Amino acid sequence: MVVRNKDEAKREEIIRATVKLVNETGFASSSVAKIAEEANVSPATIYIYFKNKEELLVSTYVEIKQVMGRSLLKDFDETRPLRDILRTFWFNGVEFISRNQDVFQYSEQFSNSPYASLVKAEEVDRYFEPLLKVLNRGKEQKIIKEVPFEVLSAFVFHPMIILSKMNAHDDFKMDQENIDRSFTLAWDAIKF
Amino acid sequence: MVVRNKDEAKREEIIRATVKLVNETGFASSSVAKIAEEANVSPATIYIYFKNKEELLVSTYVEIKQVMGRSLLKDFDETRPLRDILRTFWFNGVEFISRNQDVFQYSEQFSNSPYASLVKAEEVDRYFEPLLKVLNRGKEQKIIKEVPFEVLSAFVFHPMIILSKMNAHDDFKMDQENIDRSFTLAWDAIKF
Amino acid sequence: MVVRNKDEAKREEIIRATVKLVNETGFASSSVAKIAEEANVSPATIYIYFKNKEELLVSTYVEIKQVMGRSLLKDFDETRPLRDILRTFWFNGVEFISRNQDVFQYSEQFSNSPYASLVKAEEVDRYFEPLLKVLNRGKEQKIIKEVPFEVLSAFVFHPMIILSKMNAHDDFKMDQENIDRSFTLAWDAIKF
Amino acid sequence: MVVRNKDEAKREEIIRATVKLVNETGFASSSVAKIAEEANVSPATIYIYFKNKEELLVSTYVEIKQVMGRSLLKDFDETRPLRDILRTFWFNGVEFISRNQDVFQYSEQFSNSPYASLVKAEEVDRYFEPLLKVLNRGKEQKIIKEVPFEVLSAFVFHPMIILSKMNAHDDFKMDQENIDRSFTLAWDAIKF
DNA sequence: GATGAATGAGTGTTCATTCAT
DNA sequence: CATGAATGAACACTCATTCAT
Repeated sequence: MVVRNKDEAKREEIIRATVKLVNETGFASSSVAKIAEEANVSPATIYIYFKNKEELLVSTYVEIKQVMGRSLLKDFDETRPLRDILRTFWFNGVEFISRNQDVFQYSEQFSNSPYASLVKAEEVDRYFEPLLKVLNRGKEQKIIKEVPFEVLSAFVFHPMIILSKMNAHDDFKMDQENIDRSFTLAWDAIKF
Repeated sequence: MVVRNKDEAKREEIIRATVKLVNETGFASSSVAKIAEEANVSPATIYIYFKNKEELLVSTYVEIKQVMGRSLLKDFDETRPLRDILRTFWFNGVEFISRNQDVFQYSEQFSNSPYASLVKAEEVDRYFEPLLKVLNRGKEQKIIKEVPFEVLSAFVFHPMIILSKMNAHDDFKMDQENIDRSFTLAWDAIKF
Repeated sequence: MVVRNKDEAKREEIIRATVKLVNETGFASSSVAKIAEEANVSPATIYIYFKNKEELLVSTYVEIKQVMGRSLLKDFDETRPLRDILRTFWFNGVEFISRNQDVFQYSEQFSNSPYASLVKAEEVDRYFEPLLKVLNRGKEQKIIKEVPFEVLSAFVFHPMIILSKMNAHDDFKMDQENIDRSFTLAWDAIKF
Repeated sequence: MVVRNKDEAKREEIIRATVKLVNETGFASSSVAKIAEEANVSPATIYIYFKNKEELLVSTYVEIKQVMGRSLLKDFDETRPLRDILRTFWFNGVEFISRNQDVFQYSEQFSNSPYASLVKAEEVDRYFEPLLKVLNRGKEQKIIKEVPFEVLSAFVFHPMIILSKMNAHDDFKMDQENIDRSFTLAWDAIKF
């Protein structure tokens, strides 16, 4: 195992503590002092790794999005049929969210908070660029409908996210069958 | 003895101030003192109309959802074809959100905050019950796919919401054409 | 039964509420609003009967001391032997305190608070004047020791009070035997 | 402000300020903010040294009782005659109270407040254990009356306290003669 | 690099009191 | 006479952040 240097380990520990605390007690009540305690460091130490609380929260969000991007594009293979690519993406998404509920919930809270405006959309979207490319190709090849990317995204990204969220909250069971069923709807929505 | 002691107008003013402040400066930084100032009352006055901050925020949310429910079901007519009913709903939604961005943004922030768990889902969902009924009828008549309500909702409610949100943030323009285009995707997703 | 006029009844109700609340929740947390609620009147009403909170608390104290004075001097008969007079007083005291713990506790809290200095000692002491007279006569007749009144009081009033207080707190059982025993000590202390 | 380690002196200063303020303006009006000002620290600093106001008040009380216990048992010598031991105790008590009126008044206010119930009796009583032992021996040796400890205490502790209190309030002068006289009454009360 | 003590400014909430009705 | 709405000031307490060590 690669031993990361001491500093990086501590930084990660602070981020882990941030996610845990926000996930458990919410955004508003996650003070720097409590995050520090959860991370077993002094509050002052946090200010060595992050300029201020805002930067801590933003960095945490960006790192989550990075990890999430990598996970959702696992097994990405642009040579396969578009439907298969999207289906893999859909399954990856459901799996990631159900396996990383804390991290995911943090990102949802964050992106609905005023902090969200501090992160430029591109900084986060670029992780999904490969997907964007194949979608565009699909449009050109008349495999999927000729509509703006945002519309496609509203039927391929967000329904998966909302269903996974329900799954995490036990409001709905995303078993194999329901994942498949729901992907069928997504594909029917966008296919030419 | 019909003397209205407490002033309904003042209560509404406090709620208006709450929405405005949350909309402008975010959830976390909307303190009771600031809300009071925006509403031109003393902080103590707020506690005459609401037991505590939590109740203020929850009441505000519930009232918004009420209004929203009424607006989205405007011109609801269960005798019309299902596609028309849903299309009207889709247009109503986009219009409501673009006309009531502040109120809508409040509800989004609220439902992603830990306060959300204080509101029972049914208390909010019941405003949409008529829609639920026609969806069930559509399933029985094989007009739309036989999938759980949650899945339908993920393709009929949420894409509209997310697209309207983008519209509100000027990330995407929901003009007449795009509303129509996107509804087509929604209908293609769920139709049998 | 004599019907007191409405006003006086309300005044008594406010005082009753004050005693109850202070007895149950302490001095500091007994706000005017809570007293008003307990008395089933509006906070504003209290200010009709009492100039301010201070006057309410002081009046309550003085009235308690009045009642207490009357109770402790019940069956007072200056023609009986001094020892019998004091013994009756002692028994009356124990009985009053055990029967009126709330009222008594109020008076103890009050007299150890800074409010106490608002009540002139004489205003309270005068209820015990008959006792003072017989004590003085006892000194002249060489039945009890020739020491200042305050010293006598420290051995005849206060031990009874402190033992009754322990009784009320269940720290000590003031049964018939212990009342008698302890009075014997008091008498031995002061007798010539 | 150059000392950075947790400062015992600062803790003591906060306690001193607490006693002074309570002594001067009473229990109820001694807010954390005022105590902080008197101690020349920020209100927030108090919460570094004490978990909350309650703990500050209780700690202050317990420390006072410690000091008081030590002072009252000064020159305690169990080999001397019981009467002498108690007489020394009596004199020590009067002296301590007259020299430490502020501290003593604090303890009286505290023990008549609802905070009192937060301190277990034993935690405070144990400082007086040696005295308790010699009193028990006195009972066995038929030097003093065979009555419960509480009764003895009501005639040996409390009259001294009440007389000292009067002395502090200038209601009564506890000069050498009066101390001696009053002790005689105490001894007459308990002696066999 | 890491710390814990320190703090001014803020938090949500309650206070005693007033006043129009 | 009696009220409930209204409030500025205060409450206990926590905050994000700094700083000497």
